[in-house]
Amino acid sequence: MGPLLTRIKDSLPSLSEAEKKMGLYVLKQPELIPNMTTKELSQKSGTSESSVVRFCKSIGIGSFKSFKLELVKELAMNEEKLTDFNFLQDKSEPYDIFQKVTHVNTSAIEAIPTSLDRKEFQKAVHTVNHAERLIFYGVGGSATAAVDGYYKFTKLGYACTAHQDFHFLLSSIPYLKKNDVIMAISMSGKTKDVLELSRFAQKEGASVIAITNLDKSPLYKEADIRLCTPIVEHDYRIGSIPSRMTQLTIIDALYLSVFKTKGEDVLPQYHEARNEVIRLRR
Amino acid sequence: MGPLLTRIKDSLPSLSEAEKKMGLYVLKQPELIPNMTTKELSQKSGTSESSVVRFCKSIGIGSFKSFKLELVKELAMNEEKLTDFNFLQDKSEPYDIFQKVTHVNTSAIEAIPTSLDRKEFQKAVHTVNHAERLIFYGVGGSATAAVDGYYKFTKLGYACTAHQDFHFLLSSIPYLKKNDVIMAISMSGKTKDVLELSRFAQKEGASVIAITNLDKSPLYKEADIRLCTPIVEHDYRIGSIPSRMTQLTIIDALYLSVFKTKGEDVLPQYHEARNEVIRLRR
DNA sequence: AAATGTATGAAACTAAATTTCATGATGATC
DNA sequence: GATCATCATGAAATTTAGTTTCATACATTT
Repeated sequence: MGPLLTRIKDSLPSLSEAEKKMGLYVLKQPELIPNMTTKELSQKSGTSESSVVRFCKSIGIGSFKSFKLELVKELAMNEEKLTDFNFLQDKSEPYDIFQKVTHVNTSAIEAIPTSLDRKEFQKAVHTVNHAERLIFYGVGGSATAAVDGYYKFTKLGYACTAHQDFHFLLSSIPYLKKNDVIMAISMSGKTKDVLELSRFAQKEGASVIAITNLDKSPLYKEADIRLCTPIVEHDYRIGSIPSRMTQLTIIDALYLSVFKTKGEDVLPQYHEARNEVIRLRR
Repeated sequence: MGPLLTRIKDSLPSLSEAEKKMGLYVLKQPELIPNMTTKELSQKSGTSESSVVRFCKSIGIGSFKSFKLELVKELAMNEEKLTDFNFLQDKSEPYDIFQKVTHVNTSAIEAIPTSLDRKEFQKAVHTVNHAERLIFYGVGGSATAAVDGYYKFTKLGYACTAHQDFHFLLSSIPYLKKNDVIMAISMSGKTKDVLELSRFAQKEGASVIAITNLDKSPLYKEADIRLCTPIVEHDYRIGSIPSRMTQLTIIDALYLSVFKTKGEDVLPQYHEARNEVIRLRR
């Protein structure tokens, strides 16, 4: 905790009731303050606008604006983030919700290192590097990640598929070679279609890379390589939002790593496609 | 020099006279800015208040207030070079790359408040709330966001479409009603198909909500409602990765806000579908 | 030379921060 | 136990700051 927040904490006992409420609120969610107005803040902390201004003066800062600036400065230095997903219960305005989503998403991404195993990730890069075909399969909320991977790896020259239709995919499995890969994406690791497809593919000799939550699900147990997303606190309102961010980030990292190793080989084609995109804009 | 100041320096040539004066002044004395008002700054830099605000928008930040906050943040941590995309040149291990991606993605999400306008966001929530049909359209890297929105808003009971096929979509446009919405997703705001579809839809009376980078692109100018993503430093290797995260986060926030306002109405259907998903897992 | 477009600052407008002020609570003094 | 002083507090008024609009000027094109 930086000097400003520490100062707030230390001065809590000497503050008046309303100011104490303010102080506690600030300490709880300091990163939300800079984008708030006195009115919002007073409502959130259960005080009045005047008390907000008075609070700033009490902790030795002349105005609310300066307080915000100081806070940003402080928060910029210590990059600590909170991880509390409980806040959607209150009656929030659209912009509050937006701020919370921002927060939930960044927290989730930052939590990935706690679940993603380094060696598994390296194995995944290596395997994809030597693959020819990639099949991305995810249903429901995980379809987004599948589409994204499909797009990215196509850009790198892979023969990719990402299709919603289970039977369609099934019929392509027997043609997979030893080096080919199924990217099985499922948060729960229990989705039946994803499991069936993976098993079938393994029987035919392909590798299954799973992007799934870190727990002992069937997909987790059966996959050849496990890229685990952190289990984030769950609330039906938030649903799969943060999970999907973590799936995507893992795919991003995989993509860049493969890009890097393929490196010079794909650059000409990559730029060619890119220039064509720009040309077609006009 | 941090990413923000670098960005200002780099964009100097493309700025107008008044804006250039502003930029030079800011570069000369960046640490003075946060405690200045638009009026002071306009006098010091020999321009007008309006030009100050315009300058902020031109460098991709939605308001003068946000600009100040960003500047403070940057000045506070000029030691760390966080948005440095050159890492892909050195010999990074896969896991390093993963860590950088994590960082790039979280930074991008955290930058959204600098570009997303509060009021526009509220307008978007309101408009979607009163819509019946939603068409999500994005090509290339923006297709991911379109798919994601498609999935999310379908869960809320909207008649949604998200399709890659331009002609297919075209044929559905004439059936749009006054309250219907096109969500036009394009980072550059110049994608031809997206523009054409939006124009056609507007002619037919539907509203266009654009999710696009904050700059003076055609889509930005023509959209009815603009949800702007921040301009993040660009490197062809990273490509659209962080932009797509910001698009998705904006859609997440929109979804949750609409969910919240629809609230109780959709809960039964929502849970019904959800339980069925769980049942089908076994 | 007319027409179109772009840039600009003055002024109107809107939003946010700050101050003032009335009220009610607490506690000290007679 | 009544009276007065003090303090904390939030509602409302005021002031200040930020943003948008609009008319004008200037440049560019046809």
